Amino acid sequence: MTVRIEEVAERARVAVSTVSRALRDLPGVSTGTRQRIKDIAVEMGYVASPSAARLATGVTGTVAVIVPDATKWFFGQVIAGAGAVLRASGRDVLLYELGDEEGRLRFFAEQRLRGRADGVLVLSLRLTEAETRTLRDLEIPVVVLGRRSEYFGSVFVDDRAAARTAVRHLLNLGHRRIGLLGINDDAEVTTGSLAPPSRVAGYRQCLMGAGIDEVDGWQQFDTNSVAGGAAAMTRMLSAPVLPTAVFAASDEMAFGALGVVRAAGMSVPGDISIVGFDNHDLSPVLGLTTIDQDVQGQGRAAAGLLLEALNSSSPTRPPQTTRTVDTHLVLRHSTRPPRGNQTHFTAEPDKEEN
Amino acid sequence: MTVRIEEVAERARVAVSTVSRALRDLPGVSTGTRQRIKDIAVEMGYVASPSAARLATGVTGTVAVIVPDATKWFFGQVIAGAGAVLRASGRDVLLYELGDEEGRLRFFAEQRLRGRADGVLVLSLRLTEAETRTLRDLEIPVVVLGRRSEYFGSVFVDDRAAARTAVRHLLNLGHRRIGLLGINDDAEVTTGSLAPPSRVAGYRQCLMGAGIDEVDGWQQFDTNSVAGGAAAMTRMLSAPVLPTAVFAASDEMAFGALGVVRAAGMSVPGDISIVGFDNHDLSPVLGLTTIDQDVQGQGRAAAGLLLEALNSSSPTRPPQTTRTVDTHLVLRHSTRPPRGNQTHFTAEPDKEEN
DNA sequence: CTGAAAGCGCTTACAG
DNA sequence: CTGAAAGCGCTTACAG
Repeated sequence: MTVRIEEVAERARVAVSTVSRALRDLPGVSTGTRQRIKDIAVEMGYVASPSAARLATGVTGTVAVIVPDATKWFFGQVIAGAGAVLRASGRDVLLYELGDEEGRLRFFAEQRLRGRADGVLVLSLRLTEAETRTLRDLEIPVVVLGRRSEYFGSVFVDDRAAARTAVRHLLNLGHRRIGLLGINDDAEVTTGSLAPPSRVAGYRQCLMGAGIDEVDGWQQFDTNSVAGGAAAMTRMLSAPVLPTAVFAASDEMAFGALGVVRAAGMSVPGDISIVGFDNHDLSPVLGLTTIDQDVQGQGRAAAGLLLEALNSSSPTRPPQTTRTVDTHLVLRHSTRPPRGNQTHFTAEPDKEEN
Repeated sequence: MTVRIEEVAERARVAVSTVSRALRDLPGVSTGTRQRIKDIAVEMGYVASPSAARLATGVTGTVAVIVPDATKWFFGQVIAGAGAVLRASGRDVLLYELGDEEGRLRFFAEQRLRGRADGVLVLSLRLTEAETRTLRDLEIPVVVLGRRSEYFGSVFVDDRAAARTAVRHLLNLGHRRIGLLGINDDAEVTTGSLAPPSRVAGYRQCLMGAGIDEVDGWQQFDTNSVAGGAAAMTRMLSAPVLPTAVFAASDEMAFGALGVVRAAGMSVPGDISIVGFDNHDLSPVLGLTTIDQDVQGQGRAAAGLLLEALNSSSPTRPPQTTRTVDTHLVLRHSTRPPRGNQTHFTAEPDKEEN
């Protein structure tokens, strides 16, 4: 069996309370005794029982990370970013992958977090009223990533502004027929992934600002995935008139769109320009022009916010702080002025060609 | 504060032991009493304290998953696959991301797992002697994914046979000048990612079987990443004679190679055929011919093995079972017979063209 | 600086 | 079927 604090105490000829204090570097132990106890502890291979310590103190040293689906690039990045910060603080991370709608319901119904974590990081979930209440009732700090929250701390990106930047880039290249590959809320709400309607709003706002009317067939929505992007782009290709450029609400959708356009015998950016959103690891390989949104940085920021709340003396009221992460356009080779239109160019129009 | 079992007992006018038994569906409680207690418990919102239960029983209901880096596609898949199975069994998953070499050392040094998990899943780590001992000393079931283990349960793929399949595909197309993009062990040992030398062995074995001599510049090793694949391919492109086909030990390396070949003005598969290994989510988009190795399935299998050990009555001796997952070649558009060589073809040589 | 003892909230023999 | 009590292994006032 494993060695208990009592055995260490016996061997060191002190009380267990002294061992406890010595090992945790609490004041009130003479330097000599402390060192002797430490030596004996490592010699005996003593490690305090987490369960017992938790029961006695009420703190778990654990942070729960709730994520819809660990296979998505976005969540992997966040988990890594947040995990690094959490680990550095000596905390454990408990990973809850919600999976499907049923898993999500069960998770919130059974109050799985109760007594298992000191804080919660919620990734890209659009929380229902009931879910929000469940989390609040935990009375531990909660930080939400991906959207502003009125109840919890939150870390997010200005999706609308970023989308405007992407679309304005297309406008500046001379495009007037610009399609949208949006994330389908209805489909995603099941897995709980957060669909940023703000990106759609940014797109619309930007077009409106340029005096361009929206065209129905040019706005296609689907799941946030390669397959979803491919499906949406396929539909768009059967519109009465084709757009000359497309803004995809995620890089994965953009990847799917790229594949479909090429499969249709057209070229990107020759026939259709595509700009994505994420700056996925593979975007450089595919030459995708996109919006970078430092996802790992978002994860780190969220974890930082949570640690602040955890370390602050305020017992249960977490500081509902908000933190914004910057975005920027990354130019690669999937965008170019539309055929026969160089209105906005004074120099070589084709310098972006690849 | 949160409600304790004692309060439920008072309210139900029974002893706490009865509440405990009733709520956990243990025998020895009359149906009426049990139901009454359950009703009262939900009404009061009672949830047993995990810390107290763990201390009393010694079981944590938690499985630790050790992973080098959560941002890698491979690990995301495994986490999801294993997580689904673990969750279905009602267990929590504690995620330990090792990060760099230092993190890895610290993790094993501080015995982080002691008392925190009932079982461990180790993903793609080449464990040192000392690490193996640390894990064994935990005296809980351990399952290793990615390589056969003599101490623990393990789930893996026949890398050598799979590599042979990939290379034979190239040979069958008529290629004789076949390069290798291998994973660099030295670089990866730091993050602990497992480099499968068996894939290299399969490549060599297959060439040898075909009576083809190895050419030095055609075997390039680098980190298992897009960047690594790009770097390795770049070096290969400066060999005295170019290969007509390349086997990449991972899809991510293949992606990097694809980018480099195209950036050099050559075409895939026109000038160089490429076959990868993984069947990454994005491989269909890039049209990469590759070896599928059902990574989620591997994760599920590993979790299954662990659960068997956890549920088996054998107290500490885990069944050191082994489970193999099948692989198969997935044909897409990155491979084709070499220019001017249709030796092995009787029908249309270019049917694979895209 | 050090120790004895209560307490954290469960579970599990043991009696009845 | 039900209850009283010991025990899980720590931490933390409280005395000294």
